[in-house]
Formats: sequence, structure tokens, C-alpha cells
Amino acid sequence: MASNIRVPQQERSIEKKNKIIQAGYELFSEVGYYGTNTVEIAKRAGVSTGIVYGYFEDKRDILICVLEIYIDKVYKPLAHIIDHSPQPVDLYRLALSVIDKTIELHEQNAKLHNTLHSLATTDEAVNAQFISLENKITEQMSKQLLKIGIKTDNITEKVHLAMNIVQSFAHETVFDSHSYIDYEQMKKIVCNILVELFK
Amino acid sequence: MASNIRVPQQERSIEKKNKIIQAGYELFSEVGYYGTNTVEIAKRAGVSTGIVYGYFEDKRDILICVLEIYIDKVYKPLAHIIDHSPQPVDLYRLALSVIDKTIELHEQNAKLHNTLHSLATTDEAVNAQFISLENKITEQMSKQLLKIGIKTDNITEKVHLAMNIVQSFAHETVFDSHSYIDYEQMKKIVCNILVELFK
Amino acid sequence: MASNIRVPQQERSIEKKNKIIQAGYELFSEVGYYGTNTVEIAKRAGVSTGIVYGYFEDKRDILICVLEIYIDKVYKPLAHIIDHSPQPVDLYRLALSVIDKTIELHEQNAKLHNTLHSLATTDEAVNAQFISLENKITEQMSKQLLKIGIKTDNITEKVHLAMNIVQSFAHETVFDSHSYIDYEQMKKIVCNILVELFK
Amino acid sequence: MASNIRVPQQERSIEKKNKIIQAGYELFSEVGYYGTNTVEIAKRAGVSTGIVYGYFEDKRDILICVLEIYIDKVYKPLAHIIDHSPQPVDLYRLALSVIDKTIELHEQNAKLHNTLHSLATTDEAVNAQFISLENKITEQMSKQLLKIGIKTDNITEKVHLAMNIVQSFAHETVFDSHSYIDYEQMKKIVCNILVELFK
DNA sequence: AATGAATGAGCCTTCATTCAT
DNA sequence: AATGAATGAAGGCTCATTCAT
Repeated sequence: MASNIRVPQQERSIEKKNKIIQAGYELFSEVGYYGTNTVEIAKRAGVSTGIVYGYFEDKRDILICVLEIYIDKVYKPLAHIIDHSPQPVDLYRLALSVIDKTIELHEQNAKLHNTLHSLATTDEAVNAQFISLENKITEQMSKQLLKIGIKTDNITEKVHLAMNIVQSFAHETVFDSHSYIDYEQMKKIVCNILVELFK
Repeated sequence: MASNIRVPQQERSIEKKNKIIQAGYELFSEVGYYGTNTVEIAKRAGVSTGIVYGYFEDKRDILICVLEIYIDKVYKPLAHIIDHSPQPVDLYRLALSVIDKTIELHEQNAKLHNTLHSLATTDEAVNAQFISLENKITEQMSKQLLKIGIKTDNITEKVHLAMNIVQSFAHETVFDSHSYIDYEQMKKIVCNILVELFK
Repeated sequence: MASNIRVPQQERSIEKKNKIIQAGYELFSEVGYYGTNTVEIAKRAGVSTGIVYGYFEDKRDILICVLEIYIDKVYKPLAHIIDHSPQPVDLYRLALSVIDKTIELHEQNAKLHNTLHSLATTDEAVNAQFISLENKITEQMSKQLLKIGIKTDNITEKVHLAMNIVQSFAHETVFDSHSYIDYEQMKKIVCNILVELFK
Repeated sequence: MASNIRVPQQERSIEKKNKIIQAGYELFSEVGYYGTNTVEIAKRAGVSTGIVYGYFEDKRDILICVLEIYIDKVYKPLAHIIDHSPQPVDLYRLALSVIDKTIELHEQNAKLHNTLHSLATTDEAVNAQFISLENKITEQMSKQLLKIGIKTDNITEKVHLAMNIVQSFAHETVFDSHSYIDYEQMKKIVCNILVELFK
């Protein structure tokens, strides 16, 4: 069947589409993909159930769009921090800022993060979207780091790795709460790893 | 109402319970938790639908058990590697072994890994189980590292962190396949981080 | 979670809701509450399974509504008889009319009557609904009796009792068919009791 | 299929059968017929699930037997009261005793009473059993009343009616609890009806 | 473009009954 | 006679998607 999905050109339509994505973003974050139903998305977005299928092929299609704004919400603030870090760069300080911001972001987005990753495993399209968007981010970040004077070999690999480590730590902090872990101490260790990585 | 779940004591019953867990393990891995239904689990386990509820409280209860064997499958081989690493310890070599093993394990378990992490976000019981099992593992690993002569401050934090980093890298390698990343190079960087961490 | 039950305002919706109640009424009457399933109710009402849950919270909720119309069907005709009894009131004649009508009604509703009473025993909400609706009826009947000139002490108690006796007798007549009972004779006795009660 | 139901002749078997009936009696009383499952009955009776089907054809068959002991439990105490009422008979006093006893019995058996009546509506065999046992009781009671010197025409009809009225009032008292009803007053009215009936 | 009532396949779970031991 | 694990049909309910308006 040919796609009947409208590409909204009028402003009001774009606005409505965004409202749906925002509602999806919120609900997927709060109760996960399978905990959310389309009626609820529509209700939260202030539109009718039917029209959702005017803008999106199916529920998964909403997820794909949510994924886009998720990546934005998570990585843009980090890019901003890197871009605006005072010169000359104090790597340790920068690492700390990035980590703290990531934790803050993770507190809001952790559920969605996991939901997305889980679906990426099952759903090829979600996975592809994930990868392609991560690509862009890594590239951007690498450039930014160069711009602020951080020069090192294997910059892409290191950026990627650094992002993963920080994500991982943030998740640990926000979620797992192992009582025997001293998270402040752990944070310092992470900072040192990052410093070592980019010095 | 009191739980009517049988605690199987006879060998044949335990075997049957394990068959169901194994079926759950496979199906959750292949198509995720929500992509699996109980009839399918029963069919794959070679039992009737009804008896599943003789051994488990509900579908989620199966997941909890799958989680346990997942943790075992993922961490036990690593414990083995650490225990059997030749003395005196070559940290870089050990790191390499651990990473390679983790990748190998992740190739089999990555989907389940994400499924479980995603559900941990939504489901408090799953999360609790996850945390408690991780606790045990971290403790064990720390002891093992001490036994093979690795002494450092903040050992628990570092072990935890190291596990996360390796996991993260393994996931990256198995899944994301960003074309511009040189994973061999990345692996070396990870190894160096680990060496730095425990030296 | 807030109730998602629609309160149908449009005529067509109300009609549909009533169709479901009517289907429930018929099926509960024919085969009891537990002998009826929701698919069957939907089929009989000419709607889909799903929409039943658009109008009712669950199967029991249908029962509650059926209870309402049951009470109406059983008591309204009696109220009508009392209201339209020729003046001056011939108590014996009135009693006879009420009894005959009750028998007639019971012939149609006896099964449901028992089903409802049985569930009231188990289900607090059903019981509450039963009581509250009976309250209204008793009050109404008492007023009507006063209006047609029947004055006595303890009117509420007597009305209640009278209703129970007549119900009981009607049930006896319709259902139990004890061969050795002369129901015509019994009817006269009941009439005399009622006359004695309100004279 | 030919009936494989054993007619237990050995004492131990009879005892076991009775235990099952007793368990059924209790559970049907507590949570109704549909709220009880056979596993629970077996457990309460201290026997295995399987053997239940050695003594009874199916779950309903248990109910039939429960019905028998129910009738005994409810009517025997009443017969006893009538038999042992002091001579010469004070009808009002006797009525009062019967009513109070019925209330007491109803407090224990009301749920079962309704359950049984409800099933009688749907199930011909249950209904037949009900009728046949009621027959016996009515006959007995009539004889007893004669024996203690109560002579009246239409004795059977009146006994039946009286039983119904008392039952009905007991139910009212135990269950419905309409706040505006003065049950003590109502009881007196019922007594007077009974006196009037048999004087 | 929009509505929201309607659809119906599919899911989790229960339980009367059977059967291998 | 007895056990209790096992069966599998059936039931209540949800929800992605469609459709009449």
C-alpha cells in the first residue's frame, strides 16, 4: 500500500506533528514504549486518535521521531558545554562539567534511553536511525574538540568511547544505586580517565 | 492469597522449570519480552501453557529467572579468565582477554542485555534483581583481582567502572557498527584505560 | 489511573450502550453471569468485543447496569398498579393484582433475580447497588400507598415485608412447583396476610 | 462414558468423601461456587486433586451433596425448636424462636443459600434436588406442628409460606441493612403474621 | 484535515479435568 | 485407592489501527 502519510507543510500541521512527538517523548520516557498507547499519546498531544495516523505510519514511526529529539536533547547541551569551555582548556574541569550535565540529562531521559536501546536491538530501522544520528554527533564533537585545541590521534574513537563511558557512569549513578559504591570517588576516576584520554 | 507456585524438588520438575527458563531466555533474546508470548514459551519448552503458571507466578517472573542465568552466562566466563590468568599478571593481556570474551558473549546476549536493561527501567522488581546480582559479581571480581595480586585503592569502584566500560565497548562493537570507527584501535585504547586503572 | 469509560452523550451512543445492557440482561437471565462471556454479549448486542470496554469498566459493570433495569422492570409495573387502583381501595383486590403481576414478572425475570441475589452476596458493589435501588423503591411505594389512602404505623417496614413476601410467593409459584402445594389456596392466604398488614 | 464414580463402602472412604463435601460446603459458603476451585476444595479436605474425581463426577456433583447437608444444617435446628417448644404452645414465642434461629443460621449460610438458589435456576439437577429436599422438610414440619397441637386448614401451604417469610426476613436482616428500617419492629410484625397464620 | 467511536486479533491467565506413576 | 503434575480450552481485557462522519 502506498504511504498515505502527509508531509505537513502548513505551519499548523507541523506544530501538531511536533506536539505528537513531544507527547510521545514524554510518555515513552515516563512509562516506556509498551507502557504507552496511542490513545494516550493523542490525548496528551491534544489531538484526535485518528490524526496520529495522518502524520505517522504507525506507533513505531513516532518512536523514530522521538529518537531524533532525544538525541538532540541529550547531546546538544554537551556540545554547548564543550563549545563554551573557557580557554585555555582545563581538561579535568571540562570532563567534570560534561559528566555532571550528562547525569542531569540522564535523570530526565534514562527510561527513554533504555527503551530506545532495547528497541534498537529488535528493530532494524530504529537501530539504523540510532547509528546515523550518533554518527553526526560524534563527528560534530570531534570537530569541536579540535576547535578548542584538543589534539590527539584516533579522535573519533576516543570521542565515542568517552561518550560511552560517561553515559555508562551517568546511568550507574542515576539508576543502580549500589550502596557500597562511592559515586563521588568514582566520578573522579572517570574524570581522570577522560583527562588521560585527551591530554 | 498465598502463592501457589510449586517449588520443584524432584529432578524432573527442576528440569522442566529450567526448560521453561531456557525457552524464555531464547525467545526474549530473539524477539524481546513484549515480542514473546507465554504460549510460545510453553511451546518452545515443550510443555503446556498451564504448567508455566505452575512454576512461575507470571510472565515477568520468568524474566526474573532469565535474568539470573543471563548474569551467570555473562560474568562467569569472565571470572574464569581472571582466575586462570597466568602469573605474574600482564594487565594489558588480561584486559584484552576480558574484552574479547565480553564481545563474544555479547554477540550471543546483546539483545537480551538490552531487553533486560530496558525492563529494569520500568519494573522495580527487575531492577532490584539486577542490582543485587551485580553486587555479588562486583564483590567476587574484586576478590579475584586481589587474589591475583592486583592492589589498588577504590577497587570496587574501579571494578564496576571497568565492567561498564568493557560492556559498553562490546556493545559498540557488536551492534552499532559505525563505519568510521576503527574498532581494533578502539580496543587498544580501552585496554590502555584498564591498565591505567588497575596498575 | 483515571477511568476511560465514555459517558455517551450522543443518542447513537446511548442506544449502543443500552443494546449492550439489554444483551447482558438477556444472557444473564438465560445462562447466568458465569455462563455468559463478553464476546457473547457483544455478539448479541451487535457490537465488537472491544467497544464493550468503551462503555463499561468490566463485565461486572454491565451487571450493575442490568441490575438497574431489572429493578425497573420488576417494580415499575407494581407501582403502576397501585397508582391506578380504583377508589375506594379494595385491599384484597389490590393484593391480588400485585401478586398476579409479580408472578407474571417473575416468570420473565426469575433467573436473573437469583443470579443477581447470588452475586450480591459475593460482590459488595452489586450489593450496594441493590440496596440503594431497593431503598428508592420502598420509599416510593410507601408514598403511593399513603396517597391512595392506606394509613398504618410502620409503613416502611410493612411495605418492605410485603414486597418480600410477594416476591417469595411468586418465586415459589414460578419455580419450585411442589406438587403437593395448592398454589391457588396459597395465594389467597398471602392476600389475607397483606390485607391484615395494611388494614 | 459409564460412570466410574465409586460408591465408597469402606469407612475410611466414606469419611474422605464427607471431608470433601465439608470442604465444599465451607468454600462455597465463603466465596461462592465460582469463587471456589477444585484444587482448593481438595486442599481444604486434605486429599489430592485427583481423588476428588474418584468420589464425584464433577464439581457440580459436589455442590449437589453440599446442598443436602445445607438443608440439614438449616432446617434441623428449626425442627428441634418446634419439637421442644413448651406445652401449651405460645405461638408468638415459638415464632420468635424460629425467627431468631433462622437469622442465626442465615448469618452462617446466607452466601451458600444464594449460591444454591442461583444455580438452581440454571441447573435442572440442582433445582430438582432442592425441591425434593424441601418437600421432605415441609412434610416433617407439618407433622410436627400437628403433633404439638397446632391445627389449621391448608397446613402445608401455610408451613411453606411461613418458611419463606421467615427466610426472607432473615435475609433482610442479615444482608440488606436498609438504614431506615427498624428491624425489631419488623420482627414483631412478622411474628404477628405467623401467629395469625397458625392460630 | 480531523474526529473518536469502533474493530477484532491477540495476550495473559485460570481451572475443571485427566493421567502417568 | 491415591497423588499432584500436566493439559489446553476458554475467558476477560487491551490496544494498534481503521473508518464513518
